[in-house]
Amino acid sequence: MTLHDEGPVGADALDRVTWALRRAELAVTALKEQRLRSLGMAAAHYSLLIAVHVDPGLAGAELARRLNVTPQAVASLVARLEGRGQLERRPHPRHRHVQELHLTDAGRDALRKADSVIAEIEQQITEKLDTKSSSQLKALLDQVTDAIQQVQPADPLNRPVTLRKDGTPG
Amino acid sequence: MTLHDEGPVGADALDRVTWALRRAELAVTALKEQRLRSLGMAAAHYSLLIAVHVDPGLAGAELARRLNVTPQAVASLVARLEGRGQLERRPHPRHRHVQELHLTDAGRDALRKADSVIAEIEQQITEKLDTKSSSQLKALLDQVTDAIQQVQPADPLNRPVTLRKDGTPG
DNA sequence: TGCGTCATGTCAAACGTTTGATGGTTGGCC
DNA sequence: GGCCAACCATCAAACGTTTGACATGACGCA
Repeated sequence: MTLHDEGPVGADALDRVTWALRRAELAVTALKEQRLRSLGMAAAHYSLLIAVHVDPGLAGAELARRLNVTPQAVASLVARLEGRGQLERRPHPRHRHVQELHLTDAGRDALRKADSVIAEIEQQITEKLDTKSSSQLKALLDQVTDAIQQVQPADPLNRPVTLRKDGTPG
Repeated sequence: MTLHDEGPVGADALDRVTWALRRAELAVTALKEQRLRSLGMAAAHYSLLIAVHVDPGLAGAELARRLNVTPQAVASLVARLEGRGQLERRPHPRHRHVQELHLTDAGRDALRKADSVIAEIEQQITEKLDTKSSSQLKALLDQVTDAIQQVQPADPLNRPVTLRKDGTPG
């Protein structure tokens, strides 16, 4: 027990590593979103485009797993990106009603611009920390991720955990 | 320029620190949510309760700033927690239509239980990394947060950045 | 060949959040 | 005292996401 009998909860609760992690991620995400905004792209769009770029021909369901969202959310994003002409859905050669996702030229162009913005942010961060600390940070973060995955393997159905109004597990 | 002229985007994009950060935070959050679920509490509820516990008498708007959400979102959460009898709204002594937020005994109890779950997760992580690496990770994360805040001070109105359908900045 | 299972994609509905706008209150300043 | 800006809280509406359910197609096995 690292806990306390006096107060209900130690005041050190906001000094935890997981809080520092959350704060940092929140700050980074906010900055990305802001910078990406001038390009007319949301962070979610960028994530999707780059995932498709790295693995062309990806299916929507697989994409959903990688982005940690539901297939419907992916469908929604895909529809929008397709409407903008940045993404393309092709029939899968083998499985008939599976749809392959591919970037269009416009999509590649938008991705390139967006990525340069993201890369700039990355660089600004690795600049503040020196290169050594930066790679060390990444190594530690990966360790955390691995530790979590080890304790709790990722849900293959990728079902986000929610709750009912009354607080009983849904 | 750290970039490449060949491919639209380097394949090293998923090796960035900010991606490692995101993955780690996602994993931690998912685990928290899952563990908290058996207690009938969502992570957002826990965050709100602990914030009110640390600073009793907090106003909704201030709380919204700290949690990085809109006042309406806070109001929604507060209404639910108040409905469960874990949170209490009192009139502000000075400002009339400002509402002070306070924990009830039931709220303190729920918070205590929830925090032990969170503390356990924290401990599992700091166990995998040794204590030294753990405090080092926290220090690096704080550095990242500071670096971001330095580049882009937090929006005092705390307005999340969004986008219109057509991609033009909203 | 026929059956059962699994995975993908899509639809309708509910939920939570953000957005935009409004009314009410406080405090500073002329 | 009176005016104006800033802040808090709240309402209605729009948006995005999750949930639950369903139909379709592919594969393994008897």
